[in-house]
Parts: sequence; structure tokens; C-alpha cells
Amino acid sequence: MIEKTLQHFNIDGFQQDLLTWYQANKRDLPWRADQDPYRVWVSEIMLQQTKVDTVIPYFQRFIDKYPTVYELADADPQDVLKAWEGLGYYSRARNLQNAVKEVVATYGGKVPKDREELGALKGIGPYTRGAILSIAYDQPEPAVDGNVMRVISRVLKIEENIAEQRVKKLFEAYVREIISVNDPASFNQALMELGALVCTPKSPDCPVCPIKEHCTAYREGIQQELPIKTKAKKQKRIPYAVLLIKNQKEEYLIEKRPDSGLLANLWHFPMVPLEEVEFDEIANWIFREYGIRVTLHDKLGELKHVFTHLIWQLDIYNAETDDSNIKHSELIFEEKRNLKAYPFPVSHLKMMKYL
DNA sequence: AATTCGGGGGG
DNA sequence: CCCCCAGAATT
Repeated sequence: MIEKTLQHFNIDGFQQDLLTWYQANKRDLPWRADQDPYRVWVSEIMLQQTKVDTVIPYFQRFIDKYPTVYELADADPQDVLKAWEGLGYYSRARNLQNAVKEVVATYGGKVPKDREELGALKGIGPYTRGAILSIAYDQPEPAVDGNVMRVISRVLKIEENIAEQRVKKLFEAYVREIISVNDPASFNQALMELGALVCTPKSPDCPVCPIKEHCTAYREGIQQELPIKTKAKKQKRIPYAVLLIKNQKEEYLIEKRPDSGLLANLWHFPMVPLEEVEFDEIANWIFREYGIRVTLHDKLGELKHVFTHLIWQLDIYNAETDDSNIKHSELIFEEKRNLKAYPFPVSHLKMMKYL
């Protein structure tokens, strides 16, 4: 059925129009300075679910700090997490470092060119594998992300639900048919660049589009209806009381999250789940969980923090304790000025102003 | 196939 | 305020 769709599609003309536009309009992005496979890799991991403008400063700092696989392989995981702070999806950082260690240990520090070897590394899925192989190694592999699915769904009028795994495979098959074998690096990046700058989700700027003559959706005026995608279900709201607990040495209590699950290995102020704990029982709950006697003071503010699948509704309180000795390594009293050494989720970074 | 993982930006 | 964006791992 791919052949049928592409029967009257001018592949050479499409490639030429797309690539010409890309050469003239591509943004000057830090990870486009060269084809260093490690840098391409770092950029692609950071760009997963994340906008270019957000990634740029993180990428610069990260490469300054970890210029090659060797520095990253040797780094303290906590420092890597700190470098990732605010970027989200923190397992990306952990997986990246683990995979880089694997590259140093198994592949002599060279990022594998082999499709299977590369795809076996932690955090490298079908998209990232294709991106690295094409951008760093000039291999004609598809790199199908949301941009590419949006652009191709419009150009070829593909009315399938892009949320389905099966459909993503279909897009990869189409890209294999139309990719420029001469310059797959530019071809894949051009599709994504077009998706980011012209063929945008809400109101695509079709009049200026370099490939509108090749676009079935444009011809039929249905570009706004594509791609087709099922809606996500709405998130569950979870209320917490967050306690900024200060001891007599002006230190605040922070704790380290478990090494798996939400915000794994990040630090934060103690959170009391209000669905399970009555307001009047907060101090008792804290004593049971942390072994610390606290006095709850005034409410400082509220914060709503939205994740992909849940919402934290946070009430922030001042609290005080006479205790200051803690046994656990995941639970520490720390001076305000030292808190910046720990990786925090953005929601808790926003509470620092109350300290 | 469905769910779990962050956070920023737009309307 | 709600809605949109969207890769990989896990189950």
C-alpha cells in the first residue's frame, strides 16, 4: 500500500525542494556545528519531548562540562542529574550516562555505527537511533518524530492515528522510500525543521511552504485536520502539604527520592499526601515517617505542578523543629546556601523563595 | 497496547 | 485556566 500512495509522488522533486529550503533556512543550532556522534547523541536525547529553545542552554552547559564520552562516563551521576535539572524526564540523563559507560567499556569510546548495537544502548529507541545514524554517520535511516509524522501525514494524506505504534512503523516505511540517499542527514533534519518552523500543529504557514506543491493535504485544504491522534486522558490531581522545616541551626530538611519512578534521585522538601493524612495529623505523620518532631506554622503559598499523567496540588507551609540529627543518607538538614548543589524538581525550586 | 516518565508554551 | 506538544521504557 506504500507503493500505491507513492505512485504519483515526485520523490526527486520533493527532495530537491525540501533540501534547497533547508540549506537556506536551517537554524544555526549548537549541535549542528559538526557531526560528532556524541554531541548528536546528547542533543537528540535532550530534544526528546523538548523544544529547541529549551534545550540550547542545557546543551551548551552539558557539553562544556562533559565534552566527550569519557568525561560523562566518569562523572558523578548526581552531578549529571544537576546538569539536567529543569529539563525533565530525568531517566534520560541516567540512561544516557549508562549508555555512554557502555560505549567506553565495550566500543572503545566510539559510538556504534551498527544499527543493532546502537539501538541496544539504554535510552536509544527507533527515533534516536535513526537520528544518530543519519545525522552523524550519513546512513539513510528514518528518524520519525512528531514533526516528521505531522509533515508526512499532511504531504501524503495519511489518515491514521499517529498514537499507534503500528502507524509509526508505517511512517518509517514511507521515509525509507523518499529519503535522500545522498544526504540523509539534511533530509531528516529538514523534515523536522519544516515541522518546527512552517508545518506547525495549529496553523501551518502553507503559503511559504517549499513543498506545498507536493502536499496532498494542502491541495485538498485539509492540513488542519492532520495528523489524526487520539486525545490523552486527563490527569489525576494529588494534593500535598509541603513542609519547609527549619531547625535551630537555620538548616532545612530535604530528602532524596527513590532511584526509580517519578523524579527519581532528585531531592525535595518533605511532602505530606493529603489524601491519606488529615491536616491535624501532619505533625504525627512526619514523626512516623521521618522521626522528627515538628511544629507547623503559617501557610506560605500554593503551587500547581502539572506532569504528563498527574497534577501536584501543593500547599506550602513553614515548619520548625528542635531536632537536627538524621541517620539516613537520603534525609539531610542543609543550609540554604548549600541547597543549590542538589538537583531539585522545578516545583521545589520555585519554593526556594520562601526560605 | 496501555501506562509511566517533566516541563514549557499557547490560546 | 485548560490544552497541546511527544520518544523510550516498562508492564
